Amino acid sequence: MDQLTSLFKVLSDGTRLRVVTLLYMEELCVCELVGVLDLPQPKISKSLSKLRDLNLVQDERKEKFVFYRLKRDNEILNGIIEGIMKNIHEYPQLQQDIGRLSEKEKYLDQCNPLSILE
Amino acid sequence: MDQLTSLFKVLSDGTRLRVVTLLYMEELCVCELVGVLDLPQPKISKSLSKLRDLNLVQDERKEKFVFYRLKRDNEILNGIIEGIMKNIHEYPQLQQDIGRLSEKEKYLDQCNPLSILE
DNA sequence: TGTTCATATGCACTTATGAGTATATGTATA
DNA sequence: TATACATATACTCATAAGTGCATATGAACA
Repeated sequence: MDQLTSLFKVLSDGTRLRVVTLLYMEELCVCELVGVLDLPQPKISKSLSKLRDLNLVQDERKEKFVFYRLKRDNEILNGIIEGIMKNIHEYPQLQQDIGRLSEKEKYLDQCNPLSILE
Repeated sequence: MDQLTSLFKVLSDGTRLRVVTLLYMEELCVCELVGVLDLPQPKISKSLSKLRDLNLVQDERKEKFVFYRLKRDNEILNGIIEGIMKNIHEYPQLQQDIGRLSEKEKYLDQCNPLSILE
């Protein structure tokens, strides 16, 4: 039962739920998530860390970036996300996040926002 | 999205998850839940209160007792519980709770444990 | 090998949450 | 209408969890 309550606890945070939703769509690196969600990098990293603790995501380094993808072996989680997707229009924030996925290339190149200032 | 995170938060507590699981099986009054789950009455009442806040349960007084039943209009919650039930053997605590439902009559009559001492 | 940069972690602070106990509420019944 | 009893709420305490910021880590590359 602890597996269940831990799963629900990790999903009970808005940021983590947004991250999970995006990773359900496609594999993404940290800076893409930071860009798409427009949130501080440590916040994203901590969210990913908790998801990793529960073995819900898998990370893989590719050159400079660490990519995360959602593991698909948790039936309960799969069901939940499918339920969300089926009625995604009820969750404008999540829907908008998914929409912004199309701009993700924008963030891979300009991962460090300071580089824009130079 | 807050509706989702609130739902997950309320399910992230073991007691509340046990209560929800039992109410999914059948309508129950507070003292039956106390008896079957063998937990302090205020703890059960508080769990029910949070579930009521989210409109997940409905209460109805019948004579001396207040009965709670699970509302079935939350698709996400329905999906979650069905997912749990499908693999109930993975959650021995919940399975055992359901098993103890057959003894629930024992608790309706002896709702107040002090009466046993007299 | 030193520097850059993407990512992770640590820390201080504030707020949220659960546990346990005591007590309040309110209905039913004597 | 007074009492009993089922249920709800209040209060205190300890702990957990999220936030923001600073800094550490560690791989890539010059």
